Amino acid sequence: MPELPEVETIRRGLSPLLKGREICGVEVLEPRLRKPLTPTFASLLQGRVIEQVFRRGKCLCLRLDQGQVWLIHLGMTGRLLIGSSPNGSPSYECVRVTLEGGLYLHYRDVRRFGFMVVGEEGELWELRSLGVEPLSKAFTPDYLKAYCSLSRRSIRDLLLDQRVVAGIGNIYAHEILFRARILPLRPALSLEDQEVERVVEAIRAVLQEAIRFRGSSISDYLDSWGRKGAFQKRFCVYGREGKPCLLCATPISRLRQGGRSVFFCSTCQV
DNA sequence: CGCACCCCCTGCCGGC
DNA sequence: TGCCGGCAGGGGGTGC
Repeated sequence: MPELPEVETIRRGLSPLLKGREICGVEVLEPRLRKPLTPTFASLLQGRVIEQVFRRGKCLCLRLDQGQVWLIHLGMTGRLLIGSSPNGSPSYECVRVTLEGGLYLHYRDVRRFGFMVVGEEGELWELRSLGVEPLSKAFTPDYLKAYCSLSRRSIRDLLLDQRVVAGIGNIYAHEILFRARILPLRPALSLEDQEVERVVEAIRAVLQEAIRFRGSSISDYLDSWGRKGAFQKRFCVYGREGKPCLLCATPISRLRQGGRSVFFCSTCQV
């Protein structure tokens, strides 16, 4: 579920609350996540102080004293909820963390596609394998052109590849390509320089706007206080099959590719 | 290398 | 009303 804007929204909410706080207790209620929690998981966090909350792609990262990072990936249905009482735990709770000052952090995940790992920042494969941050200066048209020029895959699949650009998922890939006026199934190789430049501009603009609207809530996503995002109200193509294009009124098309839906306007996107 | 397909897991929704 | 298939924002693996 959560893509970069949702994880960034969660990060911004949790950061002031978690920074400087000690982890007093960790209870594993359901270790069967996508990567099963190891028997030592709780002891690695116990007694640590959270020094910083940062994000890489869709990964939320808590930097701990003694140099390690607690990496949390929310998968499709993961939520990190803040509470002030050990009761009132959410359903499907997998991990409950007690923090200094009577604060609780609940990880709940219905489908259990999320995972958590603890390790040295420089050694975590989940971080090392990620491509550039799309909102950083390092993400330039030349960077994306280099990948496009040697890839026969569709531009949509390229944008979904976390090794190229970190943080884009199926919703934002579609909104980005609509803004850039490029058909999602165009081979990346076929994009002109000017089109790649439009894609880079659209990535920045769509992700920034989605962060401003606190992410997209379709069915599952909520922030750490249980609040919905609002960007779903601004979708131009995602989930809008048959509805009129907001620019030209052509019904939005939907195809399936590789088991996933592809949405686009056959008039506005070329 | 790219892709079609399968898996992980649960809930929900629409059709019959 | 009830069951069944399809579908869902995540990633990874296999075999062609």
